[in-house]
Amino acid sequence: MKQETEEQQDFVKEVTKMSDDFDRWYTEVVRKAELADWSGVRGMMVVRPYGWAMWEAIMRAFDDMIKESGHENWAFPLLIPREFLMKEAEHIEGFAPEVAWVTRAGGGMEELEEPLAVRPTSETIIGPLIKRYIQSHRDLPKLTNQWNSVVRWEMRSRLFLRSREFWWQEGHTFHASAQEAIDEADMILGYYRAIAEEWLAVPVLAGRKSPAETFPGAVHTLTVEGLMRDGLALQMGTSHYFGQNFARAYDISFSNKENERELCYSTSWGISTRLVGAIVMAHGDDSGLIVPPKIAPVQVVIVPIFRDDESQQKVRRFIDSWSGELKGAGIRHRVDWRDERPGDKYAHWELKGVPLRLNVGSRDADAAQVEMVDRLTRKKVALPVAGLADRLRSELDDFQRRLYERATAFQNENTYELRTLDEVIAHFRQKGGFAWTGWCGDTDEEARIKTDAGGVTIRTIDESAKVSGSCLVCGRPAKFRVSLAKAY
RNA sequence: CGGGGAGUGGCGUAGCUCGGAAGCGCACCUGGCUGGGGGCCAGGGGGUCGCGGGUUCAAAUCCCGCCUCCCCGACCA
Repeated sequence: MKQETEEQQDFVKEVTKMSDDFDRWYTEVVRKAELADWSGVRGMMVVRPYGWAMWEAIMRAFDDMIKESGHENWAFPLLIPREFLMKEAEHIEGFAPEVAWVTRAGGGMEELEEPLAVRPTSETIIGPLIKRYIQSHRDLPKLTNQWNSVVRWEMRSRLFLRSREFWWQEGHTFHASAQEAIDEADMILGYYRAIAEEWLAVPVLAGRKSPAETFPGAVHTLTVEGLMRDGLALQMGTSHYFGQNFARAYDISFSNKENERELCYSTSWGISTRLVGAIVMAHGDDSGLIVPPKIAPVQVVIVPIFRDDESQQKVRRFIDSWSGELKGAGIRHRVDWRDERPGDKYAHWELKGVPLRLNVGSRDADAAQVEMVDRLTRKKVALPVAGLADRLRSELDDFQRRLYERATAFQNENTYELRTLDEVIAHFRQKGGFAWTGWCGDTDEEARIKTDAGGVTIRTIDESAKVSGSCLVCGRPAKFRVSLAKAY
């Protein structure tokens, strides 16, 4: 079988090249691969079935993880009374600019005596409600989660990455001790890392946020950050430890074993439909999407090739003879019987990032084989139909691994060690990626980085690292080893 | 929210300066030839020109207001 050359691989012609204009490429891929659209209501998106199916795969994976460790799903109200929202001072200060309010309701559009906030996140409604269910240390920990959407009145939107409504999970947990809550936040961060690396095939930096990037109301925020193919970092999940901040604001307390009243320690954590955008930006190429098999709505697409009714029947019978085996093996596959040319179908499914394609024609039926093409290399390989399901299973596992290795290589190639602010400025003027450096821990120095280096921020503090060297801004001994990047 | 640009069949656009019967490409429908990387021929359907108001005998075109989208900034999962 003929080997494809680099030039011949430029098959999908309807997408702007990534290298020409990444933002444009991203928007075109999201829309043409039928992931999502704008809705006509400013900043509000329509997630289409192909995009939602990816989110569903993420939901299933994460839901299994948290159920396994004893979390339960709840449904809390969409609207939050003003009075509740206002109780945690730092929290409301952080969120006030982006909260949407319901001030009128009913047939006569009567003004409400108490405006209701559309939840931007649910700490302030879950707090006052959950306290009813917490009396004693025996009621703890209370491990809640909800799958919902929230509204944040963003000024500038991008499909999946920043829209005024987005879908996510928000976990909220309440504990009898600080250590237990801290451990919870750590454990969830581990889950997020697993979702990113094992499911989305995106390697991440995991660490703590600097004070400037900490969630409003949190004691500390943990994050996983991935690198997109344009060199910008993307926050892919955050897990917050609140200490007793929210418990104090909402009087969420319990009687301990000594029958003393004590405030709970709490956490919250979330991942969102933004992760679908991460898949696009971390793996995509000039032909469109490349979807990791574990997330892919369609893992294997079968393109039948025929010229008349007779050959169509022949190919159909051939495919029918083994496609049931794929179903039995749990391989998500689809046969594309649309009345289109094979070339159209190839381009269509490449744009949609389906990992494996089987071209099946009359010749293949005669030889009891299929032609397999993978989305990463586009190499064509003939596979016998005997044992096909097992072979595809292992090909998909292999694809998942190769995709992760490719992303890891990209991250490694784009990770640097820098010592001074001048180096940082010079570096980010030319390139993107992650830059490791030392930081003294002062917020003034952190602000200097952002202003002087054009939006470069501290993405993570590596708490496990041995710290040496000096602060990139002031030159005093560094207290933290931090990663810097420009981020979405 | 500031600065810039744009809204014309599903998508991309011409026409607007200088008012006078809405055109093109793709997509779609029908038929035929085709079919292993986007093929060809013939015929056909579809548009309140973003919305509202104004000027005019006459508005896609000129004027006013609004809405939406795109690009650049400050804020963000």
